[in-house]
Amino acid sequence: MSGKIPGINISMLGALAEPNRMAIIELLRNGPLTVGEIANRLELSQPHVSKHLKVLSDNGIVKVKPEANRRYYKLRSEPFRVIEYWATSFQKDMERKLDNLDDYVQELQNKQKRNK
Amino acid sequence: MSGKIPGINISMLGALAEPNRMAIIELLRNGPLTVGEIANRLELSQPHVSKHLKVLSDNGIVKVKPEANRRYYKLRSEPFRVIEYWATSFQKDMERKLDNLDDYVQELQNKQKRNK
DNA sequence: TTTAAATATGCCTTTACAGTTATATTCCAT
DNA sequence: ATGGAATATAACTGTAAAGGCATATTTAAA
Repeated sequence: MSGKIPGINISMLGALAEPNRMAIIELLRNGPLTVGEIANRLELSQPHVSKHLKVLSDNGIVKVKPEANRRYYKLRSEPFRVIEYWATSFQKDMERKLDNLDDYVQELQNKQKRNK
Repeated sequence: MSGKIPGINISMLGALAEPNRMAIIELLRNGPLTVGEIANRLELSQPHVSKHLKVLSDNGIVKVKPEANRRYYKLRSEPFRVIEYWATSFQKDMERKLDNLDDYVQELQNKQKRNK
């Protein structure tokens, strides 16, 4: 129960695949930060940062903790677990293929024969 | 020696963050395929597939094996190792933070005091 | 109860990229 | 040599998303 590992999500990957958002994530690695602090450190405009944070939030990469006037943004761990699992399973599949064949060239040769 | 693990590459993530390209990658999980085979199975036009393969190739996600007329595309394993390492290191950092603090709320309170 | 700070959001412009069509290139078979 | 299959690529179009600017909203402080 609860062992559900959701497949990797394309829009989540897209959320990570943007330089400023990646910079935000790297910043948040050291702990939660407010919008203003992020904007200062990355020298981005406040609305700009807010928008990127919205994308990250919509994709479950960060969560918000309102504290009076400010809003602390913090990384969620689940997306990273999902990504790790995904990448690992790929490598497993690729290793398995290597075990099953002497060489992938051999498979190519088989295909070639079949199509003669 | 040789233990160099290159940092994660944003444009590589971008290459993965597109539905058709992800579909191509999932196809290639079962072994190398030609452009035409990919186009058939995914019901995409040939130029369309060629372009996506170029993006994947430029980002080191696939490699090509010319075989006469055809070109077999195959997954490379390195990108997946890099991604896994990246995701793992993130989780380690996040766990470490949890160890260092009773709760991240406490940290917020500290910050609040500092700014009084 | 004003004032100022922190943040979110809407509108706008520009750029990047997915997807289509047409064509060039390469290789095999006849 | 010629024709056809497989692939790459160039030119083009449409759309989505980044980034900037102005403004609305919320909350603390004076």
